[in-house]
Amino acid sequence: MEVALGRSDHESRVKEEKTTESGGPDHGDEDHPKQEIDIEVEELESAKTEMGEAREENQRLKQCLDRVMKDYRTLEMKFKDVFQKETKHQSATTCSEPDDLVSLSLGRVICSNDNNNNARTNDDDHQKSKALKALLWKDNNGDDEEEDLALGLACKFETSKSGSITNNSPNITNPSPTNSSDQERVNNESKALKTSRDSYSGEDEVSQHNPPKRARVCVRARCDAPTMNDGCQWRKYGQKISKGNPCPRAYYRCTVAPSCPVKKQVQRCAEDMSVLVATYEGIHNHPLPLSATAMASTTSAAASMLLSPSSLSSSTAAATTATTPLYFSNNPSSLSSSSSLPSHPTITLDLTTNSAASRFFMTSSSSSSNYNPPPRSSSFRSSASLNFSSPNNNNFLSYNSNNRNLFSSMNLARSTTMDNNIYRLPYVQKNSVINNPTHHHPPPQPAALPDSIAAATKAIAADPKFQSALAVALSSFIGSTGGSGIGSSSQIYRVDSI
DNA sequence: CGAATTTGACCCGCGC
DNA sequence: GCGCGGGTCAAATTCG
Repeated sequence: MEVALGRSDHESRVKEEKTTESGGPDHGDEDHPKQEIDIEVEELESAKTEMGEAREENQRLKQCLDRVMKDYRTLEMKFKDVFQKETKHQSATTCSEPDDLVSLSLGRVICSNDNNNNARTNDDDHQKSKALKALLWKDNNGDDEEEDLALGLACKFETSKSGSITNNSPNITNPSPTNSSDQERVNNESKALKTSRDSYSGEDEVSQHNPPKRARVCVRARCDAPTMNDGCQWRKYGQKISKGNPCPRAYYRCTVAPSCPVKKQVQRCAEDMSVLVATYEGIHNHPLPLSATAMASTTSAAASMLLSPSSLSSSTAAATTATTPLYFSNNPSSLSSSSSLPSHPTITLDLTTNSAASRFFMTSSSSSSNYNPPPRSSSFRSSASLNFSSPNNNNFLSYNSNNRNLFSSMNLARSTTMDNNIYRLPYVQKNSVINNPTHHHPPPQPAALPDSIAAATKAIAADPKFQSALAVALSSFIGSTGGSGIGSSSQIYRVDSI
């Protein structure tokens, strides 16, 4: 909206210029050199051209805005609809899930009625409303029985083709303008900067009910540079020597927008100085450069997921569909050293192993113990190599994978080993290629890979939503360095419409 | 000269 | 209540 208005202002300015310029020669200045008149005519022409371009752009922006508004309305209606359904089911069913059934879905929740029933616990209404909000991550084209592709892109303004606006700004996250928490947030906007920094507005509602929990995403990567370039702008605001690690921990704050609540901590691993551990906290409340969307997606998805208990507990649905090699750990020994604060649920993305699929670990509580990743499983597919220390020293991830392997790593990574407290999230392909909702037993080996890849190829060809999601995912990988980019988006882009 | 970084002081939560 | 440790602030310093 502002952009469009800005354009209008610009247009009127151009018009003013035009009138003054066209009036120039008419003032009867007969000594005016002919050349100057020619120059003015040229300027007039260029102004006209500029005005035309501005008009076109304005039109385009208006269309874009219309589309966004349309999507918003659709989502809003869907939200209400699902909320009503959910309320009905709540009163009608008393279904419980095992306490030890743990699963999660990055940026996605299945809204199948059956799944909702299965996922339902004794959550209170608040938790349910949060679960329903999580539904908004879904592609709005899907129906309730379907598993949908959801892009956990933070501030995904550039890629609206799928119609899924997943900007993490509070207005989008809490789509109902009549939401009471929104009102509260507006009332609280006059609070001190410190308050606004410490509690991201998008988390306000959550924090009111569950104050101490702030989601974190921990990225471990080999990196020679003092910090890893994730595409965002950061300002260092502190440095500390933390206990148990001789390397200082640096504290950064996102400076892309003045009120952005996102922070990151960067510290070298005590055991291996070549490993850099970056811990992200919060959700960006502003548009991001494309090169930053991958990491931002991680933090956003993690925050959405971890701050919403229902998106964990209710995700029996996710348990039957999760495709990302994602782990949940409640084993204290597997906690990241970076998750130093208690009550900081943390997802750890381990990118330190070359030629291995990205590994994800999630911790629900924390202590000061050192990071201790689960045992390496030789059954991880070696499909994508993600390495922060690129040979060109450009601080970007180098990404080595062809598409075929990328698909595999996104969807077909497998594991046969499991810790006592590491729960493998079953990855299940649509149409029941693989379906193993049991969490305490190793999932069966997936179908023969060539078949799976063929199925993936078919699905990609058939599903435009998937194509657009994949396009964004790939561009995030590739980033702005022309071939090297940030490679952490595989946990966000969900490929399970296959 | 303004912006970014450094660094010591301070605050706060937690465990004993 | 006290000490410890993590996190943040803000004045001083450095950098571009």
